[in-house]
Amino acid sequence: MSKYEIQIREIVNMHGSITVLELARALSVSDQTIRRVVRPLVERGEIAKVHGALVSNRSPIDPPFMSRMSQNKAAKIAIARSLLDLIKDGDRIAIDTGSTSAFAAQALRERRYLTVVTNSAFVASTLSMIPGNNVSMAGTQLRHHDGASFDRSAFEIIERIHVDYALLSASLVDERKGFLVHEQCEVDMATAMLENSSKTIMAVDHSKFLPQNRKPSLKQPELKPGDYLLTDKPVLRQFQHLTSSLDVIVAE
Amino acid sequence: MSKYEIQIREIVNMHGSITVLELARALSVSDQTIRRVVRPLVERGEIAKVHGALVSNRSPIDPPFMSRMSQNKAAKIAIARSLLDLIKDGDRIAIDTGSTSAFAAQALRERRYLTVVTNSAFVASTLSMIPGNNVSMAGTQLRHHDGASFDRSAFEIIERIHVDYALLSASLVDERKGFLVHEQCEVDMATAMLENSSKTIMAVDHSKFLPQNRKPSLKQPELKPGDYLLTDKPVLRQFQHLTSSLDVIVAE
DNA sequence: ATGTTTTTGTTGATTTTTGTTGATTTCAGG
DNA sequence: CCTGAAATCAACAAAAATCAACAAAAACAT
Repeated sequence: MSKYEIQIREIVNMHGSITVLELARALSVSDQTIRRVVRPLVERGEIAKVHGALVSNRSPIDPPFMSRMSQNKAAKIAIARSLLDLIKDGDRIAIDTGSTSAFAAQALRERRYLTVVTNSAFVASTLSMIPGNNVSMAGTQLRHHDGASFDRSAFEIIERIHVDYALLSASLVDERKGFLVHEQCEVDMATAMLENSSKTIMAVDHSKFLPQNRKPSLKQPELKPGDYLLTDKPVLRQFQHLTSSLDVIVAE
Repeated sequence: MSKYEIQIREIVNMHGSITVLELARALSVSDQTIRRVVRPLVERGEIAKVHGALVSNRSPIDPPFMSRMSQNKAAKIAIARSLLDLIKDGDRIAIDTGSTSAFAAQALRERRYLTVVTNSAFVASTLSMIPGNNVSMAGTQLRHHDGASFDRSAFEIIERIHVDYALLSASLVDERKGFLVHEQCEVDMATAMLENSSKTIMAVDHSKFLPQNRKPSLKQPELKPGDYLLTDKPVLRQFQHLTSSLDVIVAE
């Protein structure tokens, strides 16, 4: 078994079909290496191969949430790990939805005796298994695209539990408008979490500072002075006015 | 046991796959040290190693919390797969907690347009990612040992949603007393699910028919004639009186 | 403080994997 | 059926990863 195997399976399943050369470029290795690694995979029937391309033999279920999980994975993992410097055993924390929060939840499994409240079923499920944690799932009906809830009961529960930290995220950081997301319900949830926490941690990887094709337009609530910004590269000049009152933590 | 062990396991599982050198840099020790620490981990099967990288051995079909307690994995997977013969696209189903249900949820990712209601955060999270599904998480506060909820709101939600099937499980099948579990809240939940479903599916692998060291004592609600019993080996003579009115399905 | 044990880093030999080259095969279109 | 372009394969040299052994450093008990 080669070290590229997992990645190859992932990429092939995600694309449905991809040429050997594209795959080679994606992993920055030669096409010959791809062929070599792929041969046993094909023999075991884990992926199929035709002249010219590799094709996935799996039903195309790729949940969109999972594909977002694998974008900028390294950056998100770095951010998640440096969150551990902030959150200590016994802390109380509210966590929002999103792939960054999903990685954060994974990292927080190292902590014990956390009080967690979240509207993400994934986060709730991940952290509820840890002995000593006290996890509350806010909300009932789950959105299919990320397994999060934004119904009335979700807000009621968030507003009932006061925590030390609110871990929030954003889809895009705009030079002028600040932290943006796509949907109003996400803003509402972020506002509720922010208002019921002592400090807020905004976690955004560096790709959120770059222009995107699908532009969000709704503004996240204003952060308080002394709140944290957690990112993986130094904040560029043109964004610094957004972060001047914040405690900026750069994970490497 | 080395002091790096926990960190290494964490990092490897989080990345899925990582080179020895990257890991060495992350912990700022030499590559040789990593190799040394990793060797026993690999021997114990806690992580896997290939030339060039360490890879997490957690397969995606493994419900995460079952890493140690998933006995009879093969049987549970077989049961989960044969559940697919019963549950069709568009069906409505209530699912209880437990390792069998966790595997069932994994299998049900193949189905679309399911209406799911469950008190298990893991099941909810797994199935909510599938496009077209409508998943409701019943309950707020989650038990740490299995990420399930048994609070009042959990019952309210179960009782509000009527479904085609209730998927239940048990800890032990007793020759005289029938299907048993450890806790009253589990019985209550099973009762609520059973009462709000057209048919009930009781899923128990063959090990549940054998004597156990930690004996449960609480009786699951009576199944209705025509309900299903899903198991992985033919029901022995002495248990057949329990299943005479049921539709027994044996997965192989 | 001293000696012992354990852990860690370094070196060089050995093994495995990777990239390159050129020959061979497959595919699409006339 | 033939032909040219692209894809694949085989083999060898280069690069990277691994291993074993020893010395240095750290942790430990006395």
